Amino acid sequence: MSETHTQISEPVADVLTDHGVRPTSQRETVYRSLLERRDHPTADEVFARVRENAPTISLATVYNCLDVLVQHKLVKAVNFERAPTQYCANLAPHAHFHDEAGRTLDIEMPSGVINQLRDLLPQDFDVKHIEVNFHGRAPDS
Amino acid sequence: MSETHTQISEPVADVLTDHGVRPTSQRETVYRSLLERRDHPTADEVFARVRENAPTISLATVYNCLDVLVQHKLVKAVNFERAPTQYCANLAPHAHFHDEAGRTLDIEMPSGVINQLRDLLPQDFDVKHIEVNFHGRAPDS
DNA sequence: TGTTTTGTTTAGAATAATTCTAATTACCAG
DNA sequence: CTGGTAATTAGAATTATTCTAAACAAAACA
Repeated sequence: MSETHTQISEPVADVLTDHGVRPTSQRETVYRSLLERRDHPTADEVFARVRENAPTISLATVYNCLDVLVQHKLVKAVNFERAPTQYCANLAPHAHFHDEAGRTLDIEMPSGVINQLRDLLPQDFDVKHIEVNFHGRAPDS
Repeated sequence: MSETHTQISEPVADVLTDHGVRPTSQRETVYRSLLERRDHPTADEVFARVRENAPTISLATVYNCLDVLVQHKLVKAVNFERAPTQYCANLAPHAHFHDEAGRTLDIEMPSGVINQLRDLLPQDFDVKHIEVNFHGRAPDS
């Protein structure tokens, strides 16, 4: 039993439990890594980061954990063009701006705009999810 | 020289030329297939359709042609989740609704809504492209 | 407390979409 | 015609992701 996987910090574990996710050390580590750095890492990048704390974790587990977190709405999956899926722990409704340099930025989206988008559809459409992606060139950060 | 590739119909060829695309028979065949059936086929589906008229065309060429058409703005590429890229010849600004059954529908998007989205970004952002995807359940077609 | 069942993790193989490579073919310019 | 550039081709390679089967851990039950 490796020490890196056994230590469970209460708050994050509780968040997982509250969302119906069994708080394994791997899920915690993955979730924590997304909370710590609010960029938009790919599964591979999460894998690399998480390995520092949990050197025995596997890539498949990172994918599993990310999937579970997304399914339970603790994390958002961001897809853009043919790029690998990126993950983000920002739960507020927001759009994404994808820089030509590869950066991904969160763009706040007020509920008024979201409602307007929803209103483009007939009433009898059941909308589960709205995704807004901008693509272009952002000024230097 | 195969007969299926040599016959060039004027109108479509002219459209290609006007957009700066050298009108090869393969490009024409691919473009024509998208104009004929206004659904949202994947590259593989285009390949299957196009093979009926042009049995010697290769999948790589279909990808090449689609890329060229997208680059020259004759065709839109639609990406959703981890699904294969879909292509559509509808050039009017529109969003896409992705049914849970796998259907993809065009949703008209008035310029007012597009401008509102654009206004979510600071002025100094140079927006090349805005993508809006809905996901959910549509009533039976 | 042991045992069984269920859920999770793991490593590696498999898959699927796409891109790359190198060779051939088509087209245009001189 | 001839040479050069662009396009096409078949197949190999790549990449992200999913699958598989075995090992493990944790909860439920006897």
